[in-house]
Order: sequence, then structure tokens, then C-alpha cells
Amino acid sequence: MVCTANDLLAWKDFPKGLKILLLDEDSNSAAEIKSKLEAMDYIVSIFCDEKEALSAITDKPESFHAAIVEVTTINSSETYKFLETAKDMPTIMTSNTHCLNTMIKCIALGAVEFLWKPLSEEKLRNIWQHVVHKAFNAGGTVLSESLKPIKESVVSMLHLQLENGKLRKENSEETENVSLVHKDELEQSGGSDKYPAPSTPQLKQGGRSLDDGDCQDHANCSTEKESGELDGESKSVETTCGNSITEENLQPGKHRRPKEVEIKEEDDSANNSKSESHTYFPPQSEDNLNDFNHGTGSPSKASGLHNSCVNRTNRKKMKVDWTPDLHKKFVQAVEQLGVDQAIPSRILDLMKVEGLTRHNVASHLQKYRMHRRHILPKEDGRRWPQPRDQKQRGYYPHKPIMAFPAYQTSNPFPAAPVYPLWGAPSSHPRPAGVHMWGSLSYPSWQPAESWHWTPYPAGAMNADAWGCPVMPPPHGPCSYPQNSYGFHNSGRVDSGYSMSANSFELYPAQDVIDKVVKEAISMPWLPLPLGLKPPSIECVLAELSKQGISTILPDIKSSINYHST
DNA sequence: TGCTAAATAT
DNA sequence: TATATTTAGC
Repeated sequence: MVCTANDLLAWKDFPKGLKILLLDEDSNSAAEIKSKLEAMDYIVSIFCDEKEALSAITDKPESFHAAIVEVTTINSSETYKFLETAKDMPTIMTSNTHCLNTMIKCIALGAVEFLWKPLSEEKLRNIWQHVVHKAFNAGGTVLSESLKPIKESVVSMLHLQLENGKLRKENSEETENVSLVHKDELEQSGGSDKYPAPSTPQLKQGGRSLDDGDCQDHANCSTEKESGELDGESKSVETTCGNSITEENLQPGKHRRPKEVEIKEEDDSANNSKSESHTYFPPQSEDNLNDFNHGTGSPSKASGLHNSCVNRTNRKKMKVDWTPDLHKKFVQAVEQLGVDQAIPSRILDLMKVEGLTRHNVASHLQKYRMHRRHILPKEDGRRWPQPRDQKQRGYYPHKPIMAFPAYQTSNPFPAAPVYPLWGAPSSHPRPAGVHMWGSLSYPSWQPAESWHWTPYPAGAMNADAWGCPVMPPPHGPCSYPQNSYGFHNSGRVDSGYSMSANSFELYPAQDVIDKVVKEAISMPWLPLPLGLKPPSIECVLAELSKQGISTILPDIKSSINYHST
């Protein structure tokens, strides 16, 4: 058998010496293939019968590193059986028949590649890649006996290479990681096969571009974040793939787990053609990820987006995908800090998302502010021209537009964060003890659409929506501490302004209006909500009289007078 | 370190 | 072209 320690030591010329099981009923074809393989120093064992081949594999699994199996329309079912049985062995299918169905089925059953006959040397030369690939991606649990030494050998080889080269990996680093990194290098330089897909080496030699990236798994993502934050922001992370990660998910090491920031990466323009890499996790590959420590479980579902990660050969950009979840975290952090106090570093701390950098946050914050600044005013700001001098950070030109009583401005963490919004069901409870005119502005900004946000989901905190605070800001955005009931959108009070479709949707519920009016009456010392013009006493009296009310309670009257003056 | 604006990517 | 994100510069 081949896989002894001595064999490994002598395996300097890998892949020479790889043992190939060749199953082909056509003896001529088999002989021809064998001849070519042997010319390349592969060791070939020919079988004409599936059962024999299978028993050979079963009896001596370590005796073969890979199999080349011919499939015909006649023997296909047996071939499939072979594939299923010899799953752990990298099996390359060959055929004279160009049958897509057969091809697909073989691949589906685990074949690593499908080659049409005749098999040229070119095609055969690189079949070793499948062996290495399998060795590294078997997921540990299914790594066959014959592949283990392969893996070790390759790791060893690469390790040596690296030591001579540039990357010096600390010895302390666990083997898995080492192998990982190395493997990446190997793949990138040699155009070896990538993870999930059967690589048709002969076709991809040399320039693996997109595919490389595609298959790249998180290992790459994690690789150096080197580029990135020179300012040392990104401590451990690097790139990540997946979703927003929570602390709990963090591994002591550095490789991200299931939830991390989704990042797309692009190749270094200097070296490669630039392309974004999208990680694809074929079903069978998922567990393989662990092998390399990069795994991230499955693509994050939180974001409907693809998982993207990056091949870190380059150092350029890692695009953070601000998924709704991530954005939600962001908004929560911002609101927790208070819009005024929200600065990138603090937000970053609160978010606790591995892989996210201050720059990322700053960038997002910029966008966030832009939205608040520009979009809001567009919708409702027209009627509230702001003084230009209010340039204080965190100050948003938009005026209060809240249609509901809000929280006390001094309480940044209301016990019951309820965010009634325009059009929100009147059943929304109102925070107890709040009697001030809400100082909050609930920017109706934004187009929920852009964040997959459903307007006013019952009980939901619309954090996904731009500007929809998850937590009320500590204080109002402007100097209208008391007038938050902006009815300017109603069009009733103010018909001089056009209303957007959204405005209609946001139209305050009647009971809310009633409530506001009631409060205005009961608390005459408070200014009227914005948008409400104090009626003249004459008008009020006339209206009351019209309704058959001739007697006016003193406090009502005083209230009217109060506001009228 | 934060902010803005330009550059770049999608 | 519009939008999102990164990068550069202050």
C-alpha cells in the first residue's frame, strides 16, 4: 500500500504515485488511459467490473486515491451505485456519450468531474487536484484513509514552501489553519480546484478568476484584514461572510461563524481581474467548511442576500452588506446612544459585530444621516424651513412630525418602546406618564422598501427603516420640545402643501387626533401641537352654538383664550 | 477620531 | 443613472 510514512516522505513529486482506480469495460480504452496516466507517474489499477472495483475499494480503501469510471447508457445504474458507494473517493466520470442527464446525475451523486472521451493527457494531468481537494474538504468525518496522508503531505509541502517564501505561519498555529491558508495559496497560484465544484482542471488552469472567488470559502474572507483597517480597528476580524455576528457567535479564534458581517470582496485590481466573489455553498460542502475553520454555517438567512466573501488576495475593499439585520443593529446602537451622541466608534462598540470596522460604521452613519437630512425634509420639511444656523451635529433639519405623543425627552430608554407611527394602529399603547408633547420626530423616512421594511408591522420596531428609531432618541431633534404632534401632513390643517402617497398612509388615526385635541384642551398651558392653529374664540363659540352648545365650561374657555392670545 | 466629499462599485 | 460603499483628505 502506498500511504505509509515512507511513502509520504518520498512524495516529493506529488502527485506522482497517486493511485488511480480505473473502471472501464472497454479494455482498449482502459489500456490507453492507463498508459497515459502511467506516463504521468500515476499508479493505475484497471477494473472491468463495478463489483470488483467496489470490493477492492472496500477491502483496501487506502489503496486508491481517486477513481476514473466510465459510464455508459448501459451500465449507468451500476455506475451510479458505484458513485454512491465510493462517495469518499474522488471519482471522475468518463463517457463517450454526451448525455447531459447522465452527466448531471453523476455529478449529483458525487462525481468530482465528468470528462468526455477521449481522455487527453491534458485532461488527465490534473486529476490529482480532486484528490487534494477531497483531502481538504472531506470535512474530517469522511476523510478516507487514503486521503489523510495526502492531506498531510500537501500540508507539509506547503508549509515548507511558505517558510521559504513569505508567509511564515507561526508554528503554534493549528494545523488546520495552516492547511487552510496554504491551500488557498495553492489554489490561487496553481489554479487548483475550488471547493465546491468539480473543477475541470484542464479548463481552468492558470487563470481562475471568478470561480475561484466563488468557491472561496470563508477562509479567504478571514485572511488578512490587513489591508483594511490600518487604524487597527478590525482587531480580529477580517473579513467575514455571513451576517451580523453577535458576540456569542464569536469564536475565540478568529474565524467567523455563522453570523457575521456579510462582506463582498473584490480582487485586487492590481493582481487580478476584479470581480466580486460570491461564496456558494454546495450542499455537500457545508461541513467541509469546518475543516478549514472558516466555515460559516449556511448562508445567512437574515439577509436575503447571497453570502459573499472574499478572496483575500487583495487588499482592497470588502464591502459590507448592510442587511436589514445589520442595519437594525446599527439603528439600535444609534438610538441607544442618541442621535446626537452617535459616533462611529461608539456605534461600533454597541453593535458588537465582528468584522465591522469603524469606517464601515462611519460610512453607514453618513448615509443614515444623509437620509435623515435630505429625504425627510423632502417629505415633510417643506413646510418647516429650518434656520441654517442649526448646524449642530445630530441636528436634523426636519421638524417634528410625530403624530403621537412621544416619550419624555429625558428618557432615552423607555420601558416600553412603542413607536407609534403615522397610520399606526391607534391601539398602540402610549407610554405611561408621558404628557409632554412628544419631542421626538419620527421621521417617516424612509421608504421602507429600501430595507425590506414593512410599514407598520404590528408591534414591530421598525428599525429596518431608515430613520425609524428603535429607541427613541434622548431628546428631540430640534427646539420644539413640546410640539410634536405635527399634523401638517394631514392636509386638513394645512392644505397648502402637497402630500405624498406616503403622507396619506401616515395620516394619523382619528382617535389620535381626538386625543391630541383633548390634551390640548385639558392642558391649556401647553402650546398647541404644531400644525394646529388656535381657533378664534368667535369661531369656537359659533361652532359650539351650531352644535347646540351654548354653555361653555370655564376651563375650556380659558383654554381657548390661552391659545388665542 | 469624526466628518465630508470624491471615487468607485454594483 | 442611481444608489451603496469605500477611500481620501481635512
